Amino acid sequence: MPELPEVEAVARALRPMVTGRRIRRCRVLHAIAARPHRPRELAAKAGQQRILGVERMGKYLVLRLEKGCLVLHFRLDGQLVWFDGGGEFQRKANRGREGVHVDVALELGDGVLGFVDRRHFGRVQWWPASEACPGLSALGLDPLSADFTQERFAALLKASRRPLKSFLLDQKRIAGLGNIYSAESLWHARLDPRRKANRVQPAEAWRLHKAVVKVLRAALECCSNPAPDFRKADWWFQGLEKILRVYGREGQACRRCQGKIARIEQGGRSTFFCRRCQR
DNA sequence: CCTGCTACCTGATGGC
DNA sequence: TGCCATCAGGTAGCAG
Repeated sequence: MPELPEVEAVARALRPMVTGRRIRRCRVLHAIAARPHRPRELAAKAGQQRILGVERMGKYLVLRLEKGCLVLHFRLDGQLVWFDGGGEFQRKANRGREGVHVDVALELGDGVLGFVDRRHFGRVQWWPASEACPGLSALGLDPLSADFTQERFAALLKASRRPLKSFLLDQKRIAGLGNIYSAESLWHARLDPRRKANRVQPAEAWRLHKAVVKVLRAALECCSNPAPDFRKADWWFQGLEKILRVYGREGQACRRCQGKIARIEQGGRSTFFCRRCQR
């Protein structure tokens, strides 16, 4: 599910809903969501704590608490659902096929924030500080921050022999791109995803840098309008298809040159690109 | 250190 | 209709 733009839109929508509120109780309904931590530990550390702030780091969502922080990662399918009060939660949460599958519930007094992931890839963990979380401390540059300069991007490219697609997916270098927006960025930059990062010429590096920023900003704009509505159990981002130029378009005509969009496998995942204009 | 592969889970979809 | 294979917006862990 979510890459940087989706998580950023979630952070912005969630911030006014929970900042300053106290977690009355944290219930771990599916222990796997807390792994490798113990569910009781998560419940104990998160319970009775006030939420001081909400931020995004890479694809992670971080809730700053009075002591430590809650670190959420949605992986492929995770999401948040809001229940108005305990009654609605009782009626809807974990009621079999009809209900909403909730893994972790944060009870906030007049509402319950549910972390939802049927597939159980997503995680909710408590850490004494964000630097203590291995995934967070290893994150590279945030591509929407001022730190993401052409110079630093060029230096990262030069230091890697990996194919561009794998390079862009590596969260230790640039944090936040996933399978969709890496493919989209390469399309906009007219670069073949199989090219080695350190063989990219300066003008091409410049194009890719611009493309990454442009793609993420456009997606964030789309994800923010309309803003996520956690109150609907099946809310999801609308209209993303219309901003996608290449992802998921195998066999269709390239929107730039009419070439046929190809799908290949890289690192066990699908990459979509145009063999004709991406070189 | 760097890179590439697999496991981890569940559900939806499409072909036979 | 059922059954099987394939695919899904991610990352940790491990081997070479």
